[in-house]
Amino acid sequence: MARPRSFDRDHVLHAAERQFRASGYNGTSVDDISAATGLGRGSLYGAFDGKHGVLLEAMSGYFARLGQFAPKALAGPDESALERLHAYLLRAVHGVPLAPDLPPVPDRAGAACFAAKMALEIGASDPEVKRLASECFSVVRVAVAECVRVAQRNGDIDPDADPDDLAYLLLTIIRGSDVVGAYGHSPDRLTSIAESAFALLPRPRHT
Amino acid sequence: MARPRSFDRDHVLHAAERQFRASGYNGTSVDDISAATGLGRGSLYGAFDGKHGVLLEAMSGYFARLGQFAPKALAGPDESALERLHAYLLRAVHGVPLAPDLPPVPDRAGAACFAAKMALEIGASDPEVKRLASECFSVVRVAVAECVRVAQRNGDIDPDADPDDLAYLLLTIIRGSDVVGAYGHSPDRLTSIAESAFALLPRPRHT
DNA sequence: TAGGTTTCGGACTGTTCAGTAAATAACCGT
DNA sequence: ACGGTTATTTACTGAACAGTCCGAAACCTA
Repeated sequence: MARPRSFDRDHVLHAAERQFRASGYNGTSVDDISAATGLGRGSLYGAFDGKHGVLLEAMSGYFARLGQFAPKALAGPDESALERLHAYLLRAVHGVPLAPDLPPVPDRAGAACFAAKMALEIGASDPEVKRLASECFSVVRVAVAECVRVAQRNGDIDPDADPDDLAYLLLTIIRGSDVVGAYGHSPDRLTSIAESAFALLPRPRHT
Repeated sequence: MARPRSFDRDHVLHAAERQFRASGYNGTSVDDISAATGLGRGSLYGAFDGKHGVLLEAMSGYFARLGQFAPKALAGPDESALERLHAYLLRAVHGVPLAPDLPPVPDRAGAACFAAKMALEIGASDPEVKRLASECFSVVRVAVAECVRVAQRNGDIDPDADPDDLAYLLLTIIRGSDVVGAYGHSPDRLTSIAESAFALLPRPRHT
């Protein structure tokens, strides 16, 4: 019996995410969000409880997307586990996939992990952001570790290697490529980094 | 024949760097800098041309420190090149050394690469910051690559490996540890990541 | 079509911001 | 000790900020 909202919640959150990515948290004003989303200030406060609420919900949405994408991309038959790891690594160093209904960002910097970027900027003083970022990292790390275990089971990775250690290392490389790749290095260089990392994975010693 | 300044320029820049690290660029006001450094607003504008000038000079100072430290830590006799690489990697994942005359930051997050942090926050819209960050990365990368070459010459690293590729990969790991390590992971985990990376370095195949 | 409910959008408020300007203080050569 | 020069401090300005509020509009049920 009441007026329904006239905007799509996810669409608004995606637009806000784009804005936060482009200008950082403290660098975007509520007016910027308003302009990017098309919503008035009142609507923003009513639906998301202000700037900080928009950020938290945008990050939650990002986490949800990541939690869907990473395990799916890494799951599959044992035989192709190593190949999936290879493909995931190559894709990840070139940036996280953004929301499908918005135009993709042109440069690598804009495709950096949203959670990492927000955590680095305000995580020190914002426990909720910090926690959300940790969860984003965990979901990737766990999925990678599981894929490593499968590859080990299939004899493609040295069974003596600790899959969790490897997953931490790979996650670190992926996050590092957000920083290194964003400023001054070409996509080819990122590909090269990913290939180097993949080539160094410990293979089983064929006796 | 004029009044000399009553503050130490480097000391002020270090204090400002600490503040920028803690709150980000857009998150620190000129009053924050003023409080952190003890200087009044007028002095800040007279000596550094305002907030942005303070940032640029602080980053330049950081770059200078890094440009001194990294090559020195990685230079030495051929026999111990691999060991130096090992030590540098272990140290780097635990954070960059801060200025010696200021108390060290307690947590890993505060010890993240200053250039990387600023570049991620405002580099997209600030070419000077972007360039300074690139230079910070380059100076480390070049020093690491040189050390890899020396280790290859000494027969400790596979001579077929591309030293520049390896240096890019190691730099990416170091930068990634700024992000991964800062939020939710223990120093032991960082050590473990560094050890894993070091263990995976391509050794010469002993025929 | 009328009433009740919720959303929408812009105007408004008090605060904080970066940057400026002017008055004051410190120094040094003479 | 004095005058010229520079550093320092403080008060000020206009703009931008986050957040609130209220009139108007849109919708559903009846």
